Amino acid sequence: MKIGELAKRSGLTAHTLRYYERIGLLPPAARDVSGNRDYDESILRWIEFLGRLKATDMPIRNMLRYAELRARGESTGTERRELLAAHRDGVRMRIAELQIGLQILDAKIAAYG
Amino acid sequence: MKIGELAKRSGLTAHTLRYYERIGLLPPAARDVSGNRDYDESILRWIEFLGRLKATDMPIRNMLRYAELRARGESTGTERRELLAAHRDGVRMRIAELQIGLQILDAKIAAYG
DNA sequence: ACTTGACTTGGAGTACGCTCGAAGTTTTAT
DNA sequence: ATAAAACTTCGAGCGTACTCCAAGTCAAGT
Repeated sequence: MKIGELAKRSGLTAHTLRYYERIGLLPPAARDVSGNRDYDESILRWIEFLGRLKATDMPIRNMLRYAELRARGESTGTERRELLAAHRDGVRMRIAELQIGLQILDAKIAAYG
Repeated sequence: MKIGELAKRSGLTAHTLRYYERIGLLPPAARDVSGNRDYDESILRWIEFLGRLKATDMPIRNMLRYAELRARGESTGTERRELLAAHRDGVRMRIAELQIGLQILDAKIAAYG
């Protein structure tokens, strides 16, 4: 799969895919005979997971830490779990904060009505 | 109250308070005899509300729209309510998205354990 | 054969929301 | 009286996460 197709299937642009590779979020892509990036299906699962981390506001530098641990192999499991657990706790707090905001908005909107 | 005290009491820096005034989020401050900003207590409630909008990820340009409507007076009530209602809907969707992310994180973390 | 489109790299530019520095004046405390 | 702290404006700089352009190569379709 070339970068254009991966772009379509992943929902990212080719620009962004190259950017992610450049900064280390994606592993260096294999190349075909003419030097174009040639992706394996499996990259889609990784991109999807990155998308989840992003959707929950994990900053790129932390995704990068996770990506590096992942690249280092099995032995980094504990660290990875800890990283995700810390992130999860942050997400929980963020949800709580948004719920408070929601209540205040509801009250304010009601006051206008 | 001068800007330093307002900074302390609002949790924003003096720099940020001036920045907010510059872009129109805060009304032009009254000045004392020597030209320094002289704030009224009431500004704190407005800043707090702005903080809530910010905490729920409203972009500054929308806060600005709200601030402008507010400055135009009573007749803009309906528009303001609509703006807040649209924002509230966005917050609801964001919470839902984060909750999905949370489930996925929980599953992933469990898989590490 | 030729046009169109996809790909390559490197680097510059963008949007958001601050954040800070410079240079100068005024206020406050000792 | 003097030194330190707080205020002023204007404009530049920063961190994050892209986003895009230039200039060139390569591939596929008619």
